[in-house]
Amino acid sequence: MPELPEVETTRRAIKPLLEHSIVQAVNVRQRKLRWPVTHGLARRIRGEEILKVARRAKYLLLIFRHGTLMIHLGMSGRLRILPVGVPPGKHDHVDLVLTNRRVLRFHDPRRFGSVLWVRGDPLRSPQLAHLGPEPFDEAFCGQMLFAAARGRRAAVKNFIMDGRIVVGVGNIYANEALFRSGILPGRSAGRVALHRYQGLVAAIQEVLTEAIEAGGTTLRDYAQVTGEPGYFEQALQVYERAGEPCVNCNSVIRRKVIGQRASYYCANCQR
DNA sequence: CTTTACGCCTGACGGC
DNA sequence: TGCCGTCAGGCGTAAA
Repeated sequence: MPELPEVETTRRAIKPLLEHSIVQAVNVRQRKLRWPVTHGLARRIRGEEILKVARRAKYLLLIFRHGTLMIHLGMSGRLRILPVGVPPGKHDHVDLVLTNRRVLRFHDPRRFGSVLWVRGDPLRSPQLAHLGPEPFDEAFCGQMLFAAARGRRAAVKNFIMDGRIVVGVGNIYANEALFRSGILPGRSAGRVALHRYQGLVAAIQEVLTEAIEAGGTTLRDYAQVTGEPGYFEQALQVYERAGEPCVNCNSVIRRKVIGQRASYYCANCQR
């Protein structure tokens, strides 16, 4: 499941092969993604150089002179770099053929992802304009989270997964960071003390850093650009570990649905 | 304004 | 063996 570490791992892998290469052709086999693949995409980017491969939140940004291709991996998206001529398989929806004889192939069984062309500044697109800070931005700190949480009754777990508060924290890493910082996921955001938000920020940054270093977490669909899985799954302390013992205190890890999402926690270590 | 529910989509899995 | 219901979940939208 691609969250920020998986998207960042993908960005780092494709960057050296994509930056400064020229798009030779675009093949769209399935237009129906999260948003329809831009009609006339080939016309817009054929012959154009990919100037930069960036990331904002969970969107990969292939920046061209006149606009940006915003790729989102959704729930089951994968990107691979292949030599020209490898026949497409099931769910291989979009290819960008590059003049360096490489193909960037977008594969996404569940089609929650997107390949979206935006003209001009992507940060002003509806997808990115209203997002909160990156988790590694200095603007993201305990003070800021605490201030944003004033008057909020929603669960702290939903609060940190809200992209307007901070981006890139999906279900897996929200559970892990709350465990590491000893906060119950169902606690109201407005009822978490400042010093505990400072600990939570540190825990989010730690868990994301470690996951990026491990190449992400492979649970169901995700794989790195090389096809290799991510190795962070072994480091998960609570996610999908209901019924197993807590790594700290041996209490049984519990599972509870909070805000329609599975949440995992230790009722002894987290308060 | 905040909060909640829902839909998009396929594959895996359990029950019968 | 096969069919069917349920679940997984990012995230935008609509409704409360």
